[in-house]
Amino acid sequence: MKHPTILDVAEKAGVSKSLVSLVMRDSDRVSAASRKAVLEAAASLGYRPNAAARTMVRQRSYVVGVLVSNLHNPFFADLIDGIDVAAIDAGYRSILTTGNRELERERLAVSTLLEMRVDGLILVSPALQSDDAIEASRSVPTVVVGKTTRAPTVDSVANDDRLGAALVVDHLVELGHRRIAHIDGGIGAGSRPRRTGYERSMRRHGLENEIQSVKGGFTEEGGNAGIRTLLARRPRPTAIFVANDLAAIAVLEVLDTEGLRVPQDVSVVGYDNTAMSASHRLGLTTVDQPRHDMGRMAAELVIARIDHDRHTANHVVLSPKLVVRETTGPPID
Amino acid sequence: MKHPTILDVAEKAGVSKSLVSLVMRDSDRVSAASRKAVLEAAASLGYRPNAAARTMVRQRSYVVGVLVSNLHNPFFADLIDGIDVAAIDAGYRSILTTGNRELERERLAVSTLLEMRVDGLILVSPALQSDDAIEASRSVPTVVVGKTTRAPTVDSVANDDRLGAALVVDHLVELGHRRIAHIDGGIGAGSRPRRTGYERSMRRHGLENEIQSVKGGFTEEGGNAGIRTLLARRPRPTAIFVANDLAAIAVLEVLDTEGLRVPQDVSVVGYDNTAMSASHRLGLTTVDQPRHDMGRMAAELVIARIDHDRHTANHVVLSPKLVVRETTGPPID
DNA sequence: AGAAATAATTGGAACGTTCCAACACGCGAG
DNA sequence: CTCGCGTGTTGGAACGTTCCAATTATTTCT
Repeated sequence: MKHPTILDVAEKAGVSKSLVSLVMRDSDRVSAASRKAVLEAAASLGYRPNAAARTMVRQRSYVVGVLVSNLHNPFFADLIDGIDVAAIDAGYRSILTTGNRELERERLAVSTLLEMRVDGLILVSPALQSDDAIEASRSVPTVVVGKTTRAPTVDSVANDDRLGAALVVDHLVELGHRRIAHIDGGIGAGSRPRRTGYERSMRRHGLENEIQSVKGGFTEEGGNAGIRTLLARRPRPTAIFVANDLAAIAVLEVLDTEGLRVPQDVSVVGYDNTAMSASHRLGLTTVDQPRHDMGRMAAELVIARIDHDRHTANHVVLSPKLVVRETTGPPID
Repeated sequence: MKHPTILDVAEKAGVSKSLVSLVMRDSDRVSAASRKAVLEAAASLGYRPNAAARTMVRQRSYVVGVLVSNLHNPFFADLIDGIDVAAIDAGYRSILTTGNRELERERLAVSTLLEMRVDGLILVSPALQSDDAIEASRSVPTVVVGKTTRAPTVDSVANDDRLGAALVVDHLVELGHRRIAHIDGGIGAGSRPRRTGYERSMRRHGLENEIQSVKGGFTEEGGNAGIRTLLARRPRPTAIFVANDLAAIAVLEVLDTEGLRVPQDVSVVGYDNTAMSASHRLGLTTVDQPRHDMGRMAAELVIARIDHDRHTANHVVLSPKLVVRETTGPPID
């Protein structure tokens, strides 16, 4: 249970600690014989380098820390995978912490990462305010994913929510809809631009009088609340653009219980293209974000900042794509 | 960008490094005046303790490391939350790594944690063989979640899959089914006991001749493959017990496309009670595992082993509960 | 063969903390 | 006035690595 050290290995192999260190980092200036001896000794003792000690002397951990706001949203899995892959490619490792959407726990999670001296920090759709991100960025390169920020010390990666919203409105208008409502994402990351994108696009189509944004949220409850509000109104909208898939699915359920057919009576669109939305039973029309790429970009940005310390902020905006499925169709008036 | 150390704080506050250390760990034997001076100095410098250095000298990191096999399955979110909460309660922190179901990456992820000198290791439904778990448990207390293991050095937390399967069969038999088939989980954690639980239970009901287990998997593809096999057979089963919800949902879709009504033509049952299965549109009958508790238990086990090193293995088995929804009903023969 | 160059190996210092034994100070008791 | 005691405070050693300059062993060249 007690971890062997480099000195134990050195003794067993009959060489100096320095040589063991050299072998561990596989330097090319050790003789084949010594290398073999060291490797054997290490294996027989079950030696594992101590990252804490290494971090101390190198003043670098070669770890990027990732804070994930919400593991429940399947949206993040691919994103994290993208981060992980890019990190490994660049010779880094990634570790995650989560705050389960609670502010204090998120703060604690960031502290944990910072105290461990991660070389870079990636905040994935944090509930944390951007002040906290800026604060963190003073001690380590930081990038925020899913939220744009104007801070000059923090990079960001996000999809173009305004464009995504426009794609949705264009699609619905093309089908012949005019009374297109929006259930927003509340305070969550990306909610604002999706709403303004919707409103702007409606105006562009000359539908400023049909604009109807109601309060929702990025959760099932949010979708629920939003659709209840809308169903109470007359005339009813013929199409609804919901802030994300999770909420959109809740909307579909309510419509179902209320006996409204989709898309004949109402068309519904989500956002995120989660695996669920692709399900044949749901067939939700939605907007796809390049999740994996977003993760990869985030890791690359943070690592670039670590490796050659850049001092201007980088804000990457990726383009979303509309995915048309069965929940949208022409209105029947 | 350069991290201030305890010495910087000491100098600024006009005291010794030892005193700063005392304040940081808030000892009660420092005068109010010194405490204030130190705290102010620390705040103004933006000092953060260096966990690597602390870990070195204390020979303890107060961190438990968690390997998550698959972030895509929403099942794990609550589990991880349970771990995190319990860890914090006990004065520890938790960090995650993931291997995205790939063996080599899982191994790397475990190495990362071990090198960081986590005090305990939790493997959540790992793809890794139990050899790897045993290997890890030689250097640090280890618990496996979602899989039972017979290794004496590794603790485990799992639900009683056999019982869960029995509940399903009992329910279906009570509804009047006899031709009950099973699509298994392939090589995944928990697959075996669910299958044997099903078979045993069928025998208990005198239905040994109706036993039909086909190969599947814990994924959508698995469910797909399984149901295709079953649909080709005659007479068709009137009820199908699928290894988990993810696969069960895929099964529902295929049945839908094939024009078979659920539950009139076929009843379907899943396992896990993921949020998706509760959805009104799906209404999947399934088996609930106490996810949050399982996470909490796992953390408590590992921390108990750290704090007073126990040397007998602990295997916790929690009871699952049947959740009846709309995908099961009496057979119509 | 001897010098020079190259290859392989080495010990000590440093990284930022905690722990421990020792010290300084003031105060009440003898 | 000295002793002992409790309360705050202190410096040095230690943790397990990497880095560097120094040392030794080996090869190459003339």
